Amino acid sequence: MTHPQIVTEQSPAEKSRLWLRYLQQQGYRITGSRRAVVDALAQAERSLTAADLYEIGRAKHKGLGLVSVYRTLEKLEELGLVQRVHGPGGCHAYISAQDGHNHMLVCENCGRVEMFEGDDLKDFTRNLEKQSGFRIHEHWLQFFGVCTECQA
Amino acid sequence: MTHPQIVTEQSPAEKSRLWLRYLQQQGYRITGSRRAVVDALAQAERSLTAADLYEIGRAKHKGLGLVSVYRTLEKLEELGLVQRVHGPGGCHAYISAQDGHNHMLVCENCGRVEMFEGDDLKDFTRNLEKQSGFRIHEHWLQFFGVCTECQA
DNA sequence: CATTATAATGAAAATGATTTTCAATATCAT
DNA sequence: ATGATATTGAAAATCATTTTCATTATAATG
Ligand SMILES: [Mn+2]
Ligand SMILES: [Mn+2]
Ligand SMILES: [Zn+2]
Ligand SMILES: [Zn+2]
Repeated sequence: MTHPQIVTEQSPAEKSRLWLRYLQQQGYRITGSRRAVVDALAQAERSLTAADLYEIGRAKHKGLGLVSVYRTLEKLEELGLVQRVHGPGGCHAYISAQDGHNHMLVCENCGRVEMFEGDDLKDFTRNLEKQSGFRIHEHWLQFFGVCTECQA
Repeated sequence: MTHPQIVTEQSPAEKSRLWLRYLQQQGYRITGSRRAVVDALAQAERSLTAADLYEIGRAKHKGLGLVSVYRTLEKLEELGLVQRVHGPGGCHAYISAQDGHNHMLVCENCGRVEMFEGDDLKDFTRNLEKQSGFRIHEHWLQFFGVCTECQA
């Protein structure tokens, strides 16, 4: 448990392209509204709410409706491309998901998110199962603090 | 990181009494509505939403209003007597809080919560701070699974 | 115990976020 | 280009939570 590894990202452009292709492969159509929401999420380094995305997306796609933001988020979440960020300050923001299991370090001030892995909770989980009788399926490990930019 | 310790609770009756006294000490009055909500929370071994508490509380205090449930939850949370339970299934349920820092093991099926401590994330946190540049204030470690009763 | 100041109450209205409905439009396979 | 239909945004509906407000209950005081 002493070796966190911060996960690095693809470029936003790459990410947008892959997501849109994936949406299409799943039988969804590529539209201006979806492109606007996908682009905003792919470029974001901080978590965004539906309202945030509405505002940002409107810059690219003039007529974007808030409804489409919700509908796009729903699909992206289903496909595992974005995930909700839960925290003491709220649970309604989304960020691009990583492949596989990993965890978040969240800035309490600006919402910036770093993903990391490298926790090693196998033994701890096994012991907790033994002590509690629970069958454990999943865990969350999250850290909250203030990012470098917000410290300045 | 291999020694979780499940935290044991006071009796529900004891808990109710202490909470009500504490409310009074803080200048709040003890009323039927508050007693109903406090009793329900103190007896619960699973997390409860405002709607749950409204239903349960109504059994004790016929005229209980949903508004008072919300108002009581607000105060209990302020005083650190209850805390919100966040999980993949939702973030609007409350459970009695423990003194000091600890973590939750949540049943995905019935909402039962066990508290534990004994994680040791000091080194991990320090390393994560070094790698990320964040100043870390807080962490969440939660496990989700199925409790013994729900396995049967 | 009776009086009293006021904290707390519940009903109803207001709010705010999300979802549903629906007629019009855009996408994409042909 | 055409046509089937998935997607759209506006408006309405829904749902949880909060606010308002006139009434009631609490607890301190005499
Ligand atoms: Mn992990
Ligand atoms: Mn801890
Ligand atoms: Zn920040
Ligand atoms: Zn259970």
